[in-house]
Amino acid sequence: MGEPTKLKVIAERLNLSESTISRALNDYQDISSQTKKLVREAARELGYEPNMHARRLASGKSDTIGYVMPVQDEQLTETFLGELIAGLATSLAGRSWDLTVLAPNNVEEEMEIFQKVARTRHLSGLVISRTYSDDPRFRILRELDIPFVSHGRSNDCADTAWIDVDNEGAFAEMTAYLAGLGHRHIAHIGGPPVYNFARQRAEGWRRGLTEAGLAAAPEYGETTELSFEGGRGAMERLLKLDEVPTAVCCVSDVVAVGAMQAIREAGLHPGREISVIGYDGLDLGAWLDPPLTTMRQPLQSAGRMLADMLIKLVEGESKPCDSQELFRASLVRRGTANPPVEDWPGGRR
Amino acid sequence: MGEPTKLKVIAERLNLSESTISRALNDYQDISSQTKKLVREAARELGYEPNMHARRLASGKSDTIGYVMPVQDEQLTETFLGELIAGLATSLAGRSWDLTVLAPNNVEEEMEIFQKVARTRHLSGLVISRTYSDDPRFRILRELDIPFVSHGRSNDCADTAWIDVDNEGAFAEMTAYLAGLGHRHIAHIGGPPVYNFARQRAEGWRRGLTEAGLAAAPEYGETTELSFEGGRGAMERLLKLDEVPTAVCCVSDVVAVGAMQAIREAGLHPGREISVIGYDGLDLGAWLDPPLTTMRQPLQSAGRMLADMLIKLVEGESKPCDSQELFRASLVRRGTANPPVEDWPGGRR
DNA sequence: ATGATATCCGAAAGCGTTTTCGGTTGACTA
DNA sequence: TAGTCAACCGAAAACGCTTTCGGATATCAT
Repeated sequence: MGEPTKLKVIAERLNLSESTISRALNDYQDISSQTKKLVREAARELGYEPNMHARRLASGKSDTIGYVMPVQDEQLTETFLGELIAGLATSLAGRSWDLTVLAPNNVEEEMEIFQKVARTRHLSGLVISRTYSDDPRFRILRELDIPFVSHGRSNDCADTAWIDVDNEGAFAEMTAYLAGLGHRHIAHIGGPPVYNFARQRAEGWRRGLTEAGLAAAPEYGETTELSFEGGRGAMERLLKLDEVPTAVCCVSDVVAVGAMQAIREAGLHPGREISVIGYDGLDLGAWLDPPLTTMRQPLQSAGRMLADMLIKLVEGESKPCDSQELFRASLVRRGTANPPVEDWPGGRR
Repeated sequence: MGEPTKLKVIAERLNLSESTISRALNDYQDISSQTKKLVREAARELGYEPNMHARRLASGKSDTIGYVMPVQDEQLTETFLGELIAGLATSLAGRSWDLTVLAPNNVEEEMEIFQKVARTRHLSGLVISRTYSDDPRFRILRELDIPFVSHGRSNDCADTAWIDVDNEGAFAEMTAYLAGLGHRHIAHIGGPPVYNFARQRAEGWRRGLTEAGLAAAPEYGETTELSFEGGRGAMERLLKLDEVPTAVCCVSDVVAVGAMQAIREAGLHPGREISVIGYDGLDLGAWLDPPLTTMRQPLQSAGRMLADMLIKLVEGESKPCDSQELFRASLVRRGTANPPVEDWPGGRR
């Protein structure tokens, strides 16, 4: 192996100057195509790899973006994290950019990271996820003039770059689907409204009800944390209502699985007396008995798209407000959404 | 914001030289504690942050490690990825090291990465995971003299650094537990033996049988891919045997869930006629009905430990062969492992 | 032949640190 | 009082690349 070859040795071998080599490899206009070819060949033969640190110091660019993991929300076991990170990394690698992962344990650490990035510019841009309805990060990153893309919107994202799913549309569709099956008592188990997606999904449910000509009874709008236990607890409350709903839209698959459990514990059957629809399209839903009907959002490509957007932003090829992409989720029909059954013991009148 | 403050401005403000500032901040011995204090204060006031690229160029160190994601194995949805990466990142951040994520899509890309790291040394070390029984990466990384730690062992890891779970011990324990419950026909649904952990777990099952005085019937040793469908298919085969097993040790929770499904589809009940034990300790196992008995390995700390080990290796504070850590998995008793029932329709004689 | 214009390349000044080496100071010993 | 030795700091050379600027050569029209 020995020492890594640097520009100098290529220059000496070809009797050219270092600067010529550098510009040849970087495809400058003022180098003849002939010498470019020569240089490139020599570089390949000698196994030349530029020294990243020297290059970044000299150019002032870092060609690196940071992904801020949602550590604080204790959702590290989410299956989408792996896919997202892999998507980011591969897309970046294609342009020989790097991905570094940041894992702030609390808001203070996150702010320190932002400050540091603003000062040193050792990261050209950031990707953030798990956005809140009122998310101060949008303002701060804008003020610090740090290029960023968010995975999810917020109230304050009109002028920033983001990709997101049409949560409201998805839940409106989900609700319409249930109404189309004949349900007239459709509840919703939502997530903490600090999360923007949770608010949007609740809103979609309301819109779906309205469009179906149904009233949105406030006691049908449950809110809970994003967990199995949360879903179970919320469903238990719904089961105590005078008029038990015949269908439930859940903010996530995990919450839906909890709801299914509560339904079973009440001696009922998910998908028979009470229909359940989840959201996320997790594989695990298909493994249940009955398998969970849900809505799937495109995740595999999200990482790539976030990376592409951010690079364009950093390079100045596009403006934040032009980098906004809304995906649609699609219904995955499995076994837990069926027409309502007429009469069931302990059920409605 | 303006320009980031560099050593020069601190030097001018304190009437000291840049080199003194640098050494003061890096806690060199030949700087008086008095000036050190002065310098540190000034640095704080001016909001000084060292320029990473300059520092790395000058020092020749990169203070960055790379995590090679197991993209090729198409297990990106594994829930452990998020935890592992977060663990790595936080542990590194504590020492102001960086984590960059590599996502090679095939073996060639992985080799290119290794070559590049060997040449440029822009990463001080690597963490690899999903190790194979015969894993060429161990040899190559050793030859290229790249410090690395693996998450999981291989045949060729005697002189390298790794952390792993005692897979064999876990499955021996699991089998002993089932034998202790009275089971005498204990099968195993294993993973592809290219994975070292799969081989170890199968071996543990065999050892457990032997230690319990039971014979390891070859037709009880199923092998399949690490998926729900794989588990279901393997269990279907086991159900066709003349002597259907009364208990099954599964290589993973996901496979176990598949097996449970097959059992149900045969009109039987997991945990009654046929006991099932999984491995991984995934939350989803607890959400099933009945909840899946399983074994849990410590994952939250794995990331931290991998990072700590690798840093010590890079800094030369320890040797690879002294950096080997074996964890124990612990049984999580839930609902699918019970004493065998005496007679069941269509079951054993 | 003269100048004007392109085309291609070299010289050199950075980029912001680290780190070696030597020099200055003062205290302490003989 | 001279010599010795710490203790502390500055000068300067790296680290390997980028990028500006100007200079050389060749080409062309005048």
